Amino acid sequence: MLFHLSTDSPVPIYEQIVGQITFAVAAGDLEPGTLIPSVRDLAQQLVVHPNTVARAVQILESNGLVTPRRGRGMEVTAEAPQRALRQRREIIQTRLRQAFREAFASHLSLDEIRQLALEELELARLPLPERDTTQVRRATPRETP
Amino acid sequence: MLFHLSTDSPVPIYEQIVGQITFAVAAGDLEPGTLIPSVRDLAQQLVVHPNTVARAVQILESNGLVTPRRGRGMEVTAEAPQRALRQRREIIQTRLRQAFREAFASHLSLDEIRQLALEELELARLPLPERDTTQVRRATPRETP
Amino acid sequence: MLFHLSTDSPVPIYEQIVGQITFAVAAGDLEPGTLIPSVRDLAQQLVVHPNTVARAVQILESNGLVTPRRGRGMEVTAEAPQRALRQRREIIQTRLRQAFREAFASHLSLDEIRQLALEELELARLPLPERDTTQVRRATPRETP
Amino acid sequence: MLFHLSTDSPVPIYEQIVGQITFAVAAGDLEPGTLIPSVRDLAQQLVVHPNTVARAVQILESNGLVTPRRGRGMEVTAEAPQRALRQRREIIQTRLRQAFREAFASHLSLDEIRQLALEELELARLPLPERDTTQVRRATPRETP
DNA sequence: GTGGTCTAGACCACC
DNA sequence: GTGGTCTAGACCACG
Repeated sequence: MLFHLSTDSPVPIYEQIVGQITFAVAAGDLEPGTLIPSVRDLAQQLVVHPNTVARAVQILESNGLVTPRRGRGMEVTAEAPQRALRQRREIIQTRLRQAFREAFASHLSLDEIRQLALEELELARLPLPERDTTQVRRATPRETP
Repeated sequence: MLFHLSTDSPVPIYEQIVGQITFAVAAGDLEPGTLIPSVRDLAQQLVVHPNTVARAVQILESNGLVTPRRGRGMEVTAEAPQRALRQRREIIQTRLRQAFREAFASHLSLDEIRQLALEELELARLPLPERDTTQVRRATPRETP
Repeated sequence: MLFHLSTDSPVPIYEQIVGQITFAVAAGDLEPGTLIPSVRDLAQQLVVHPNTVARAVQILESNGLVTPRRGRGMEVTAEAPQRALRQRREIIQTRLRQAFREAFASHLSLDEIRQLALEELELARLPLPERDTTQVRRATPRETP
Repeated sequence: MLFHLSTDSPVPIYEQIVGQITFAVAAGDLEPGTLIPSVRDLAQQLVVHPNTVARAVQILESNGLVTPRRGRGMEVTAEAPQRALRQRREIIQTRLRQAFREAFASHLSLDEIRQLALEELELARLPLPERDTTQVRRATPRETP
């Protein structure tokens, strides 16, 4: 499970953490019944304050993706995969919608926006820029890519 | 000059003002050599705080779209039209690229992302429809175990 | 002795253990002079951590329901039955009083609260039905403006 | 608008604040369109840290009771009264249900619990114990009780 | 002035 | 060890 945080992104760190874990659940990298890394561990590995991670974890709980197991940690719920898929889609839809709204606000035509989007889609696909990735302990073993 | 400002949009008001004026220049509605209204007048007309307008004008100046004329006000520069066209496009490209990067980070395939984008493009076209969205930080109800 | 422990109940496990044993004493299932199982045995039987059982036993001792007998274990005291009856009642009274205080703080009328209480009493009787509840800290979706 | 916090209650301060404001909206003391007190003001008046109040306000926002008005504060939404009524009811139901569940867990009979509840309801009604109330600025004037 | 984010560190309950 | 709450104070964006 790779976590990738960007400190100079407009989206706050705790939301990035929520997104990363939601995506990991949606992708099947975090299965129901497994424990997500502890707040303190994640904080150390992501080099952020534990409070920031705790905030993300609480949102995940209220999103129904994890549930507290007292004394053990936060466990991925049985309904998590299905919910994560829906939430992942909603997160992306929201981001795309905001971008398109801004495009329309600048009075670009529908065709121009569509063309721009398809161009950017190609560009965003290929070049993975330098990213500070952090390895995190996984529930089930898996080869590093 | 027509302005469409929304106080409850995620994009800040001063950015909306910058965008609207940039668009007007790009569309040829504001030609080089003309004076834009004074900060006070614009603020009164748009019913926003003068500070907000001042901030927008300052950004327009640093973008090279307007330049101060002593005693007369802010004048649209000669290079404004070409710059406005480029800037408008760049802003939108950046936004779209960020959204697509996040989509790829979620391990969706290129095809899925493209489909989502085209769907959202259609939806974003409609003027602020009432839609039931979920954001990252927003919670969904959960059953008691 | 039958135990009904729930790891995902809001009431902590050690309190559940205290409650169950207190009930058993109140009901006459555990008579004065009998020995309760050792911490190790109870922990094994209940599949909980020995520390948790130890904590429960310590509370039972401070409640005067059991007393240590050197080399034999914890013995149910002579006064246990009467105390258990009183304690059980007091605990419940306290909980109910707190809940009612909060209800009054919300400016509901006495009649409304009574009706709510009687409804909930019926519902609480059923064994953990699946209900769609909203808690204070839980969010409800909101439309985009 | 009277706020009443208890620092030695099992329910956390931020939840108490959420409850108090939700109740105020439900009771009509906070009408749609008015601004709730600012985070800093409320914190000062309740003698808690601004972060604690901010947490409560964010929950109120995600509950759809208030919405941010940039630069002005948090405004009570148009749908707030109806939502507050429902949420108030749910908060109280949750608390009562937990209390009753505990009563059943102690194997009291339905009749015994009902009788206990009705007794406690009477007791909780009358004696308002010493409470540290804090006056908070209101939107519309109102005589002190 | 407003709210939002983050770091820092303390203290607690539970297991 | 785990998560949860709270205080403290810094910094930022916005109006």
